Amino acid sequence: MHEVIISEKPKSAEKIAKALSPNAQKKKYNRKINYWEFEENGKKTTVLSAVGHLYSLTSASSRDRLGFDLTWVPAYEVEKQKYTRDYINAIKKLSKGADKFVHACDYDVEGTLIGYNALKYACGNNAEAKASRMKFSTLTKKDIVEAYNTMRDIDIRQVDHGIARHMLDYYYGMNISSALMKAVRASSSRFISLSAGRVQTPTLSILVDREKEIQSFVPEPYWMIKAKSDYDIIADHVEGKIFDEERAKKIYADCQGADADVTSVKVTESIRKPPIPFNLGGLQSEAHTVFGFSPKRTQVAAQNLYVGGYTSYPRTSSQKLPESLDFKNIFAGLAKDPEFKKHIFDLPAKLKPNEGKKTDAAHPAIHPTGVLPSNLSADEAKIYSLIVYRFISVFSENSKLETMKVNLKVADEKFTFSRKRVSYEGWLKHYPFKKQENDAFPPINKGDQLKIHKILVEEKETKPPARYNEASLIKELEKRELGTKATRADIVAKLYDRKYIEGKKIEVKPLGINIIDTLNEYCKDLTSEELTREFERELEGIDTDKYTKEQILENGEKEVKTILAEINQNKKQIGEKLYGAYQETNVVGECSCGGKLIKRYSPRTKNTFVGCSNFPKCKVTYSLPKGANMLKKTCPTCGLPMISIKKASGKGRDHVCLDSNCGKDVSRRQAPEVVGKCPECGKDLLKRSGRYGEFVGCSGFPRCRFTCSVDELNNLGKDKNKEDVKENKGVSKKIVRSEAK
DNA sequence: GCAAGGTC
Repeated sequence: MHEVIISEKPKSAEKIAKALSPNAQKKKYNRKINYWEFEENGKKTTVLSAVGHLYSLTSASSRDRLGFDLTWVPAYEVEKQKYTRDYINAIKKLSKGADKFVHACDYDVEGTLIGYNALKYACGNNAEAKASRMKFSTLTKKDIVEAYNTMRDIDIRQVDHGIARHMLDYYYGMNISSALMKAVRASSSRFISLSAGRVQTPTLSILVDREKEIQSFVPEPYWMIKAKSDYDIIADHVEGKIFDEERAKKIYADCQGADADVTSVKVTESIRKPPIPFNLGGLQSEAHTVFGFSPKRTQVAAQNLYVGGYTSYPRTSSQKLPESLDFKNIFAGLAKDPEFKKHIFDLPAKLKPNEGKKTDAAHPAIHPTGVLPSNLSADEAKIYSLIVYRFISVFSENSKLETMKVNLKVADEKFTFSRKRVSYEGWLKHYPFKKQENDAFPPINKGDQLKIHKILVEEKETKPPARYNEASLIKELEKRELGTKATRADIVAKLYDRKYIEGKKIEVKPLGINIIDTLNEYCKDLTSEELTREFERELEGIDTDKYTKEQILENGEKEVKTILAEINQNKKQIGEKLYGAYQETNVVGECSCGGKLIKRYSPRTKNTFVGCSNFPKCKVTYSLPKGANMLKKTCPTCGLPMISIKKASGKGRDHVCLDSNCGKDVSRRQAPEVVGKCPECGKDLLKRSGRYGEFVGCSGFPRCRFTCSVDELNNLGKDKNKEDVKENKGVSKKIVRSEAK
């Protein structure tokens, strides 16, 4: 008897095996892939694992221009990451000849499909039809054993739900993205990478809405009145923003020369509970605040820490730390580090974490394992310390904050100010990432008189709503239930990649606005959250037998085809607008011919350069050295935009004119001086002027890449010096390339 | 090349 259990990821395979038998042995397939095996009462059990989805959808035939005829293929055939190949091979090989199959992936829609596909395509022989299903909500021994003893059939409706979700996303995403790109090609015969999808498009739409709010915002002037006194006191007038200028003037005039009466002094103490444990969103948000990390960057570091065994599974939404984690043991491990020990020493005897509300069926909140890491990258080290100190502080005492609130009266006008200071550190002592309030409390009492040194009137303007940053956007997506905890960071990164958005404080670029405008016109559902909601409703209908998978897919295909037909009918217009917006995104300045200077990429030379929108009429081009950034300021000599480039010394950056010949005698540029013959190809050698000074290059460039310095010219042909010249080539080549245009 | 969803 041979039983094969398939889990969703390697870590769960280990937990399942260990829960089911104390004799479970860790083994390796092909020296790479871990699996577990044990034998009891003549039955051999092999616990294998997938690594998430092992199979991906792809369009069945390349002739099927529209992607509706989809099949499952091994993920490594269509995705960049290839590690799924080894896992598929391991499952294929090790499940051969098994009598019994157990589906032990996470009990949710995606998990059910992951296991189903692994059984169907890697195990074969209808394993998916014969398999039993374990149902557990945590990977504790108790849950696993119970799930194993009460196995059931695979719920085929759940499988269909998953398949339909994947297919609908493909129908809408792939086909509409492709239609947009085809529209650009039809109108401009250019290729630009465009995309739309059930999650990314509503996400972009949220940003566009905010962008439009900001752009249409009309600032309103208001005045703030403040009174300056001793002890660095700056008290605000109680009316706050004063929109009536006359009123502001009157207060100002009335307060002139008057002193302040202290009408009340109140000191209160408030309790600040410790922070709550991190789930993925919480960690991403804190790492953004503390280190300025993008959510994606945090996720990569957290994943590495998890794979290394130093912290727990990162893709969790839980803010809870169940007691079964054995806190004492974790702290004992952490205490081996002397820095951590100082903080652990101080913990209360009874360990009770302050928890948040959110839960997760499969995983607890992110926490250290107690295994101390070594050789962490800088990012990993930062994220690790964040996780450890947060973990410690979650168990610590409350901290206390004292607030002093003082009311003043200056010639019948009321002013107020407050000061805050931490009166008891508590958990703050263990969490170095939070700034502690430390204001000095001025020694004043009710009834005192304070000298007013000056009344300040500040004229200000109301501000538009704040821009999202990556962390606040991810929070918004969480709130609206768009995407999943595992994919949100990727979705946002994608919007940057497509050049729809830019900046840490996210600005939507013209291309992003145009994509949303276009989609609003042709498939409004895609830009709103409505599509996600509609999918949810329909797919849940599969679970309850209200709909079949086929009905839903037929419906989806019809809808997408209608949208595609409309886009196709208007593709010239759509393409023109999109391409126009795309170009606008890359406008860096104005050309002397009146055209626009546009940053472009040449696939032939693999260089980025700046060219004129009136090309081919205007042939002006400027090369951009590798790593150059366009700056907002313009050159004081010629008015072209300036760029920032690496200093010739390699350290720091220089700000220079886009035109490397700016301010120089340009005649030589038009007719370079012939200074000899190329020792490598025999063509003329030309004296050229580059960003770092004069040099000699071959007229056969780019086929011949010979270069040397002007000084080296005299030694050419003399064999003994040849090596010197060669050694310098690497350096000079770079310069030549930047001059190639 | 285009999605979104798992995961190392």
